Amino acid sequence: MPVRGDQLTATFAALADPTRRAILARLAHGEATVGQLAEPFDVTLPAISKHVKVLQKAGLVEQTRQAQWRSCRLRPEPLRDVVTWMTQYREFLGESFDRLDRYLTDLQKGDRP
Amino acid sequence: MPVRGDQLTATFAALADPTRRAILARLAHGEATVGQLAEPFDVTLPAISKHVKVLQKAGLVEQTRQAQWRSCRLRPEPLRDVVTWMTQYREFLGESFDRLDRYLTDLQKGDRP
DNA sequence: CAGTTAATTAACCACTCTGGAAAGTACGAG
DNA sequence: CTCGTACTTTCCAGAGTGGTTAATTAACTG
Repeated sequence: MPVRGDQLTATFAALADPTRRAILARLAHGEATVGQLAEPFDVTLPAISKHVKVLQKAGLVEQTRQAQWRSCRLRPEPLRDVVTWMTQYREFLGESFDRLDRYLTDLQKGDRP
Repeated sequence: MPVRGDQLTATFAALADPTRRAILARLAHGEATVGQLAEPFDVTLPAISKHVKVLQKAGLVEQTRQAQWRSCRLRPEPLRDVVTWMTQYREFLGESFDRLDRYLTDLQKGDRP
């Protein structure tokens, strides 16, 4: 019954690729066409197209069509599912801070990464 | 800037498997041998052994040897790296991320050793 | 010593994933 | 309708994954 579990698997699998994470980072700054997403990378357009498809199936990216361009936009839900999944390790993560606590504290003071 | 790009890839790849996530959930409750980890699953011991090896390479699990038993323990660092990586999507995630963020920050303020 | 237990390694099989090249699709312009 | 643009899909090779069984290593036990 947990279709949600499969969703998590698809999300983690999608994130387990540096090119796809870079695509997501690019989309965090705004929408982009597949061609624009491909520019920074040293791979062919079909390869990027396939990466986008993987991200789409994981629900991380939404594609809207206008003329012959496909505009890609980041969807937050799967990342929220990851956060939800991680909450079961909250206490464990809290046991021994060294880096994250400082990072998050700096974030609260107003610094941006 | 990524903490350890390859490390993050290995972590996400390790998490992209339901059996391995179940092993982690089991280890969140305490140490266990490979045999104990294998019990709930309908797969052979070698299969679990390989899963543990993947988790080890991702730094999520530490194995200590005592006699003929290998005791497995959860390591928090890679999960913290995931949280750190996710902070770049803070604005997309909104409340759900802020809740985890706040929890970790509050924990730091309250748990002064 | 041989035997048992715990776990890994080896060998193998069936997929799946990622890449490139090439062909196909869809739309707008002329 | 034809051409160019912007992808997507198909096909293929090579690498990797997840599972099996069988063999191997390692440590304790009688």
